[in-house]
Amino acid sequence: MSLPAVPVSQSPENKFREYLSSRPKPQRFTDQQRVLVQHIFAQHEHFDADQLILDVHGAGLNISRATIYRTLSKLVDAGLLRRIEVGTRTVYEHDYGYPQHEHMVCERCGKMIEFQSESIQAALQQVTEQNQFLASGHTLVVRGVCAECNRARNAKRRLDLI
Amino acid sequence: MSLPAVPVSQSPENKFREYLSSRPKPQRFTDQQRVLVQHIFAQHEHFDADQLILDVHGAGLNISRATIYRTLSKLVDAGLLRRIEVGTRTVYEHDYGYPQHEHMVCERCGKMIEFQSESIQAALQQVTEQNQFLASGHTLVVRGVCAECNRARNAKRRLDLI
DNA sequence: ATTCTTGCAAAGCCTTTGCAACTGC
DNA sequence: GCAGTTGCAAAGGCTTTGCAAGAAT
Repeated sequence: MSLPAVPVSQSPENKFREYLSSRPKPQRFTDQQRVLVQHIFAQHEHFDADQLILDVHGAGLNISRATIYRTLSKLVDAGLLRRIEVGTRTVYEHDYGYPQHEHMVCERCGKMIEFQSESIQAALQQVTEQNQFLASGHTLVVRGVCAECNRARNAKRRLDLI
Repeated sequence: MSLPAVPVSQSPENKFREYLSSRPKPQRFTDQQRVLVQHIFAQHEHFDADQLILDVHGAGLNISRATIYRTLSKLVDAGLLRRIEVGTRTVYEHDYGYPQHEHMVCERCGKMIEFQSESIQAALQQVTEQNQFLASGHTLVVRGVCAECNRARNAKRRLDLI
């Protein structure tokens, strides 16, 4: 990820633990969940369920698809992950210890570029207020082609002309 | 829909016809497609594939799911419809003759409120330029609770206290 | 002990597709 | 008549779920 992290007082694992135990019906913290939290917060940028499954299986661990889906949902509820829809793909990103931001997605290479914009925040603030709309969050995804892919395309075009 | 329409010189049907016949491999304009275009541009706000199917079947017409999905894709390619992902739902909205805008979605009643914002446009313009990102479009969905649902909630809360 | 979680396989949901019959051009 | 379209039913992705066995508190 590319934005500066926000300082947080607890490890993701502890934050998750706390969330689980503070539920009306306390939930349990299992080995599988620990492994998943470690994998997710050690390495990943944006990832989807399948990538996480591959990653975990690649590391020799065996955690079932079902458990991964179930744990991802809990992590979202716990505020540790954010789920975003990018085109038709569902990807996850760190929420805990990471500031609110927007996305640009390259349609060629799939890269996601994050950015923050005060004026967008302000504009949203103003519009929701005006409409007495109680906002709980938003998703902004800009589609297009990133600088590198653009250069590559232009280079290729030049070659094609020879 | 709530924003003023933009004046257009052709009917959606004609614009679609034109699109179809101008393809490298010219495509055909069929009865089913005509019916769908009429239904879509006569009445709908935001709708998903299933709602359109129900609507069309409700009107006594019989058009298969497959054809509806295929036609929706063509309409998107033709620039008549825009496809947007709202949470996990895929909905369509008029693109032709309708200005660029953003969305607020009420998580209680499902209502979509549209709005335009110059400062958001400007901010996006600036950020993409800065990153040499060639933007082709964007999706901005604000989640939350609309004014009415909020009022309803507050009213209920007051009642609960009695 | 009790209650929640896991893994499996099955089911769900939405969307796409292969194919034979059909139809616009 | 040729090439593209339709409808059907089947297949595809991805995600969720019922259930019996296993684990956390």
